[in-house]
Amino acid sequence: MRGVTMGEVTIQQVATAAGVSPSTVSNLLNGRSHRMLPATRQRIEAAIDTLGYRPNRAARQLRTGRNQTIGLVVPSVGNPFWGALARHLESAALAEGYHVLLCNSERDPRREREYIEELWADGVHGVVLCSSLPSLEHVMPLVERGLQLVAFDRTAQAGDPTSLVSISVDNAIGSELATRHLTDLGHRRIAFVSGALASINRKERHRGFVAGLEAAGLDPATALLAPSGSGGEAFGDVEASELGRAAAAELLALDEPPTAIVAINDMCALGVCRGIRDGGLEVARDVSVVGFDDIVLADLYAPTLTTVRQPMPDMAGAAFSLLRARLEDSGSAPGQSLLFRPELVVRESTAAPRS
Amino acid sequence: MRGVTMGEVTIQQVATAAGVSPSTVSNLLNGRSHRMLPATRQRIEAAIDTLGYRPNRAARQLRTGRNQTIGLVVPSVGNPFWGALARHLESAALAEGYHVLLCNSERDPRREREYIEELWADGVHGVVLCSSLPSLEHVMPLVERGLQLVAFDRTAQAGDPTSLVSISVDNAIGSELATRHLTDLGHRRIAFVSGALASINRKERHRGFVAGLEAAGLDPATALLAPSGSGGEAFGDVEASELGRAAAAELLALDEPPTAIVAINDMCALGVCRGIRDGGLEVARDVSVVGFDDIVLADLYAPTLTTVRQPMPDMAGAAFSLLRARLEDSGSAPGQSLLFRPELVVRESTAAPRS
DNA sequence: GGCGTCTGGTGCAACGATGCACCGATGCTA
DNA sequence: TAGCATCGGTGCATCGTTGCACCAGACGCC
Repeated sequence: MRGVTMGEVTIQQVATAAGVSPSTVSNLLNGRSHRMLPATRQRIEAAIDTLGYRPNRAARQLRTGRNQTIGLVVPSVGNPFWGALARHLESAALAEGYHVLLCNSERDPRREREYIEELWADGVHGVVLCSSLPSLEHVMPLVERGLQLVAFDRTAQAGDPTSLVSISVDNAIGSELATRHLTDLGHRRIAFVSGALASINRKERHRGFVAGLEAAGLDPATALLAPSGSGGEAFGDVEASELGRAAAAELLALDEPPTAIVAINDMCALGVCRGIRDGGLEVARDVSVVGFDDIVLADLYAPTLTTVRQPMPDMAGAAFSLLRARLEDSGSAPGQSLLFRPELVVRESTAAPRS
Repeated sequence: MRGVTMGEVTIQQVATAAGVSPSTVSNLLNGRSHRMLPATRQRIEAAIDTLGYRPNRAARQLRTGRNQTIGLVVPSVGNPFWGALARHLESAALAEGYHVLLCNSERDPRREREYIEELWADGVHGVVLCSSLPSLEHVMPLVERGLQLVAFDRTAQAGDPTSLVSISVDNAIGSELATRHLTDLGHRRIAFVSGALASINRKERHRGFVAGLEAAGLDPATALLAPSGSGGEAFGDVEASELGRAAAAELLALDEPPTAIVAINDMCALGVCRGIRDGGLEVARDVSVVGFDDIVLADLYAPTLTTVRQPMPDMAGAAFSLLRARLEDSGSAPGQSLLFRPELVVRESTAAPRS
């Protein structure tokens, strides 16, 4: 059992207690236990146990240059989607004795870059990066120095570093599933609500939307995009719902408003729903809405939200284990991308258009 | 400007470049710059800048035993309320050069304890703890060794360590505000929906509920409590909504169902709303619902949720700065508690009862 | 001119863990 | 019995930073 006192026992004390040298304890601690008699090994283990010894991570890191911490850079954990990622990633990390340093970029590229430099300077060699930027150029110098990067929610791009691991749901397929669901219900005027199509996954989702329309014989050129200024600036996550709300208002004011809306994500979809209600209409009955992500709240909302689910626990688990693998057997593994299959979850926010 | 290479420049190299000894650089770095000529100081600063020097945190921590990292232990960042705390706390920390290690206890006391021990062993001396446990006994040994603890969302208790800082909204007042709002609207049969009243803040909120009833001349003894098994087990955060949903079903099946419901928090309230709709009724028109927390979604929901707001940015900022103060001027400051004033936010989910 | 006092700066021994290079004893082979 | 592995284990320099103890030189004072 662990002793009452703990926290400042050193390897030297353990060595003394077990009647060996610190080197031998270190050997045991670092998987070289075959270099000693079983009896010695047991004595050391007993000493570790009774003293409640825990290796000092700072000392270990100073010596080896490695540590058991990974960085997580997300736009904002205030957003339930990223909150869910943080939760599952941290769980996976904990199971292997790793810790997670949390960084909220607030979608600021400068801040994102500074975070990563800071993490590197802190000795963090592995980072799960949820970047909204299409290019990873700004972190290339660190990658070249050995930083292991897993890009999450972002499909691989031509210019990416070769060692990069990308993890994402197949956004195009997801969006197409959502769109086809609407066309199957009989919708013909369908709008796509998004902020600027600046990030990879927004572009992909838009591509799936277009594909879905085409599959139903609709002309994508006539499809609606909102908000109208969306060629322009990006938007933060917290404001996604605001954006959806405004976009809905804009769309409903049209002469021929859409009968269905595909939103870039669930937060945005919730905003759209709110906007529809603002306009005195009812979701599903008057306008169908599909989201993307399947955050917890999708199933709580009124009406419950039809959406495209990302298998978050699996994705987070994969992110961690791929990162860890690269961290531990240093470097050799090549880059790869993992595209998870999205799943359409049909709930109450979609229905056939009113005749 | 910072050099292209960075990450492995040492204090020794800076010293050489500036023509001084490492000690002098260290003196500058640690606020002893008055012990040198202004000219020397400038030479060192220039060297730091051109070399892109960053102190090695591991070495620094090994030497001083301190570091610039705080721990955040929350039930689950998957819950938007904790997500918001994590976000704001991390922001405040970043501004002062601190990092945040994220820990999800999943409301498991064992895990909570292990996390804190782990953090301590890692050299983390300050932790913001969001514990659901009424007693902090399990972390007392570490506190005695110097761990600085800020309890968040938990009011101070008699048995708490004297050095403890507690930060919370005034739960009793908040709940009373919510309840009085309902009685002011004319409600007489009001239910309280919560999991087991195991944690401090649940008890407090219940107390406020009772006080609100009494203020309106109602007999608290006749008030409804749901779910009926709520003397029993605790519940996780993710399941709060499930609990609300089930509780609503149970309440509506009564011979004389309540006309209004006070939920223990927003997630639970959303579940209650869902349960009301399950039963074919309409929130506000048939049953009023008040939540607690004012998470982002409260204002997006349909109907928008009347709730009690916790001033999260202020609370998170206070949590960080109190923790930091204690971390930096070691130990002398006594414990204190900070009770933030909650604010009732009236939205659509509450209305006068139907005659 | 001897003594004390600043000023501006340096020397050095830690902090705790690591792992390479080494070592004495024993066993095996020729 | 010389020659050489193998086994079980140890010595020691090292990682980068810190801050106490110290020091040489300039200055002031009686």
